[in-house]
Amino acid sequence: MARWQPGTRERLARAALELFSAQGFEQTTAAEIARSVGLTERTFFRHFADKREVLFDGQQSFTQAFLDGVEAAPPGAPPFEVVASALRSAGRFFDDERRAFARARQAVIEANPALQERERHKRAALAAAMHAAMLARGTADPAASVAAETAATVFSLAFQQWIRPGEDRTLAQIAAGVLAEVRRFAAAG
Amino acid sequence: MARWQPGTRERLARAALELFSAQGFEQTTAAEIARSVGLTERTFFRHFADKREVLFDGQQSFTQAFLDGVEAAPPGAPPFEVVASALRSAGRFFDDERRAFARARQAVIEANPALQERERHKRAALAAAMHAAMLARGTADPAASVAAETAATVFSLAFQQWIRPGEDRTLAQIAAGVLAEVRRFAAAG
DNA sequence: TACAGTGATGACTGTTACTGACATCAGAAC
DNA sequence: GTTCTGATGTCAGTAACAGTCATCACTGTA
Repeated sequence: MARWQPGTRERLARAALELFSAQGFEQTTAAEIARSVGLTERTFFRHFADKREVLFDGQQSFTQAFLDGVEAAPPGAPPFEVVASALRSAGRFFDDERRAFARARQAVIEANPALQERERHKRAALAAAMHAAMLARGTADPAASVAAETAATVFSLAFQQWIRPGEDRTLAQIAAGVLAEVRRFAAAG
Repeated sequence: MARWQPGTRERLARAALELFSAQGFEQTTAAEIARSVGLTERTFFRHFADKREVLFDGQQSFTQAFLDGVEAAPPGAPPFEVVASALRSAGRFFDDERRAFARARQAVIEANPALQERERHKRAALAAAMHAAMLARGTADPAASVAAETAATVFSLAFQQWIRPGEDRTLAQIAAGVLAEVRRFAAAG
């Protein structure tokens, strides 16, 4: 028999979400999460840089969805279209199976300011990745920044709506609507 | 003679910036900051919710500058114009006297991810305040969110540029340029 | 002028997030 | 079969915070 059970990170992350949901983020210690899956606190911190990070695993695969969407846009497409393509790709990543999980996770995050802070940081990391991708594709810098930040903003607003109770449109549909709203905003006045 | 010196918060904040600049954020303990102005660690944490917060004091007066700008916009003005007005008002708040201080502060923040996280959180708080102001002024919700987030984004990008070495345009000038870029972004494609 | 509040602070104690160093030991590689 | 590797356990330590109670210059009131 194997010395250690596989999938340590995943087991820790799952246990953490359960405990946070049941008794709150601050009321749950890292040692408690680790014990609940038969590990020690030290091992927890070997897998996650800090206690908050356990809720934000798998960030890079989701960022990758945006970058794939950027790459899928035809060369020479205007930044607005590139952002739209990135958002469609992200919309495909967050399919309907993820929605229930996302809701549970978001409930925990919304109950704790420190977790909201970490979420903004992840949003900023997404914007930075998009920025680099826009630059790499030849878009110059004031425009590249605006495009990247707009992508992150539209995603953020659309995601909030996507997990709202009763909402059943896809993330891609909602994001397209928000992006259209950006266009209206800039056109008027 | 008074029992305590006045301006405790300000003395702590000033000492903190100096120590962080000289030896780094993580290398400076809260107890050290407090001792350097003749106080105890416990008193430090009575004035600031956490160690990072000492660098983000006076946030609400700066948010107020945005809200003043919103109020200054004529009733019925389109959201884009309201945002432009808010950015002009913020530009007046960050006058040239503040630039050197802002640069020193930003150097500390950019050297530490935890401080960057807090800064994003402040940006989000600004967006939330702008959002509430837009709603109060009668702008409905998808548009209000987009306007608020755009204001925060444009300010953020403009501020970064404003403190760049060698930059000597005013913040208002830079922000106006970034806002024009947003319009170009949304118009093309 | 006496005297009871008030409020900022100090002193003390405790919890927990995190870190460094070293030991352990099943399985893979040779 | 020996050596190596890598994930883990153990132990000790630092520093960020929080709760609680005492202190004491100042303020208002009688």
